[in-house]
Amino acid sequence: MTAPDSVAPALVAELQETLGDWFERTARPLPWRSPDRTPWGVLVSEVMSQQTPVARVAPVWLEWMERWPTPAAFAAASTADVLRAWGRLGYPRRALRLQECARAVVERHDGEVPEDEALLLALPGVGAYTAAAVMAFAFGRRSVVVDTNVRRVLARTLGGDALPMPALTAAESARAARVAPVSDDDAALWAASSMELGAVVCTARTPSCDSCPVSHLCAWRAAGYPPDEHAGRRRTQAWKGTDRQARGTVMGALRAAHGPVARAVLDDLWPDAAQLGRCLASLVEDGLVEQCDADLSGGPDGRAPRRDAGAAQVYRLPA
DNA sequence: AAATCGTGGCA
DNA sequence: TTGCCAAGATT
Repeated sequence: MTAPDSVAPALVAELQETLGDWFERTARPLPWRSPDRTPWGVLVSEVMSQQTPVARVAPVWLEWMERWPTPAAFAAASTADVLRAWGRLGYPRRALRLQECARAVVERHDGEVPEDEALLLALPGVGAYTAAAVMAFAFGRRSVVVDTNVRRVLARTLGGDALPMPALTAAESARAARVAPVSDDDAALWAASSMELGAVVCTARTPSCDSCPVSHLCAWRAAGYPPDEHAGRRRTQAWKGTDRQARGTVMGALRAAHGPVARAVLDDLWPDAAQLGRCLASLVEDGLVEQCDADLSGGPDGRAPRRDAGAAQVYRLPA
């Protein structure tokens, strides 16, 4: 158990006030920040933004909320429609979980997003970050929001480090909890403003320290911008030839097809047949893909579609 | 608890 | 050009 770092309360208070003022002056007009936002809209925006840049999320979110304004409306959508609307946001399992989440909200909470962090956490696809974010941004309630932006801002301003560790540590969580304001309003504003700073100014690659409202308070700057201590320990995401790329290729083809796609077509898109087969199986297992029979009618007598070894394998987005 | 899961923009 | 990284969750 490591000793908690000591940060002067006056410094923290000045950080909070300066960033809060800065946020209220300069916050980006993201659509889910509009005054007529709903808790469900906020939740949707948070799930879409998990590991996806908000600039890419915004247009999808607008179309999404117009089409499915409430949990009940979204709960009734077909999986294929959901996955096509999700488009190229990435990690399509999030779209599936979001629909499970909507159905859980309908069943457990009468169609209303609960104003309770533990109940939010219990929803599919909602983890510690998203539950805290919904509490703060949808309800204006106190929570400890720790995303990649907040982690970086705290690591620099308070820790004097270039970047946080690859994975969230207990010490970081403790620090974040310690600096979160007590009142609902102040905590919600702190969450929004510390995230915004990390997203817009205190960025990972080339931070804009010249235009940073709290550069005069920043420990990393005061220390002369020491380089990342654990540089090189960050594993780079492999991509080419991976299952992820194969799965993405399949999903892209099925989204574009608006109908069943034969295995032979997919074989043309991916050179390794064995890998493709494994990925198709995993996609079916995940509920992202459905295997159907080449003869969609199932025959004039309504008999069950055949799926014997010799039949052509055909895939589509789940109905 | 380390691995897995998409996609695209940018330096 | 290519590695880095983006409002994480799940198992």
